[in-house]
Amino acid sequence: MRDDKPVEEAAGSETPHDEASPPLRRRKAHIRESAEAHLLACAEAVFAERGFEGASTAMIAERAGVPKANVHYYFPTKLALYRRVLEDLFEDWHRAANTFEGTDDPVAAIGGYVRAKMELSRRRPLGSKVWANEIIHGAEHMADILEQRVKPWLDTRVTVIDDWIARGLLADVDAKALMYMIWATTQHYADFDAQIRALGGKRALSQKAFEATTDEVVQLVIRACGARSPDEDR
Amino acid sequence: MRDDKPVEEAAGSETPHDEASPPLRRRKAHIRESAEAHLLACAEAVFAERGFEGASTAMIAERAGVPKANVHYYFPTKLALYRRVLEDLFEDWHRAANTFEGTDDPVAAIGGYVRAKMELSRRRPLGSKVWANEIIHGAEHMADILEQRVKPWLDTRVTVIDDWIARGLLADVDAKALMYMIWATTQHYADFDAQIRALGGKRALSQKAFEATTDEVVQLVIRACGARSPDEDR
DNA sequence: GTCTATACACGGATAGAC
DNA sequence: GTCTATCCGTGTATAGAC
Repeated sequence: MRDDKPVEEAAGSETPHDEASPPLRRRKAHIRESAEAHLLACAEAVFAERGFEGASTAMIAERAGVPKANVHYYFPTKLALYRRVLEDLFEDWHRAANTFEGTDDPVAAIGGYVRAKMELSRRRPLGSKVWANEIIHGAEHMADILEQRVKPWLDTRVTVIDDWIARGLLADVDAKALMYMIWATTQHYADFDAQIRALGGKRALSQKAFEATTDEVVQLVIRACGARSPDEDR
Repeated sequence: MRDDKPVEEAAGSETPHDEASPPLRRRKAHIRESAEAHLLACAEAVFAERGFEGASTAMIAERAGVPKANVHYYFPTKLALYRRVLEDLFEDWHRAANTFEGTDDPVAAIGGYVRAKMELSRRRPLGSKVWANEIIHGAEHMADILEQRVKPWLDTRVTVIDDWIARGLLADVDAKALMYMIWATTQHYADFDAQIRALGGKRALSQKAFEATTDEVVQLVIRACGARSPDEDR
């Protein structure tokens, strides 16, 4: 019933019994881990479709194929479950954010970041919706994540961008306005996919079409900030 | 208590009475009109803060300063009220959309449209949130608006943009990708204001700062599509 | 047109058997 | 760890007095 990670049992018994029993501690820990992961995935989908208030624990339980009480066994409250989904999402966001580091070429860095964000929108659109929904409604359940994790990261990116501008590698843009444009545009393809489908004549979901769109977005952003590679002549 | 439109009474009596009574029909019609407008404004705020499912008729009634039952007197169901809010929002969106027409200069047309959308984000951020929330959750309550009103408008804009590209006034961009970038970026300042405030150090709400941001966004978009005025030399 | 009181369903959370 | 049954608050919507 659970299509999660394969079981990693038979890892050697830790609690020596006379019975040839499997390692109980580990087995129990794995059950919890696997059940939590499964519930988190189902919760993400329901929160994306209906929002925090609109989602009910009954819906999440039904999608997970377990009774309602099991949800409360693994996560004490609906809010705790929601919070875990948000933390999970931040980790994924943070991995994509790291593609921004590691190069001093603004075209490569910004273009790569846009691609990573587009890929995230394609791979995990439900998560993007949960995130967007939370911010639209005030972000009270992720204020600490924004303040302690996202803000420091953004501040370093602003420094890097301002440096590129000072060295003539970028047009004189407002760094934050640029970052917001990248976020808004890339996440639009996940969050507003219902509108895109309604306006685009049903397509925009095929892999090929999405890759073409990604290229378009990269070009738009690169042109928007007037990026030029460091080794290019002026 | 109601801070809506001023009463337009004393418009001449229609039902001749011996009493010097005011025109009853008109007076009643005005009461309804005014009460509906007031409820719509309060509903927009609550829907923006909590989403459709999260909003309760009790909250809307409380904000409007009326008993819960009055809400159901003017709007039969919560969904009917929500639907009216969405229709109202579309009308406002449509007015801003019209700034795109009327000129053949892509810099003026696109720049003006971006300004109009930014102004809409500043003037009615709650409405933008309701709209975004609805689309994120599947847009089932506004599928007809998207299909019959937004899509035809977008299609004509795509034609105009493609024509500009053919005449060398714009870089070879995907017209829809450009429009989505404009929508996403401008609406970001309304929908994600909680995040912007969390990341920007409290500001970004003053009138001056918003105008500066608007100029930045206009410049970013104009550069993104490589717009050139028709009378400019190459 | 406005209000109080209420019907009735659903939601989150818990108790306690297995 | 899993399940059934249930408590209790809240939500939408309505009845009916004023």
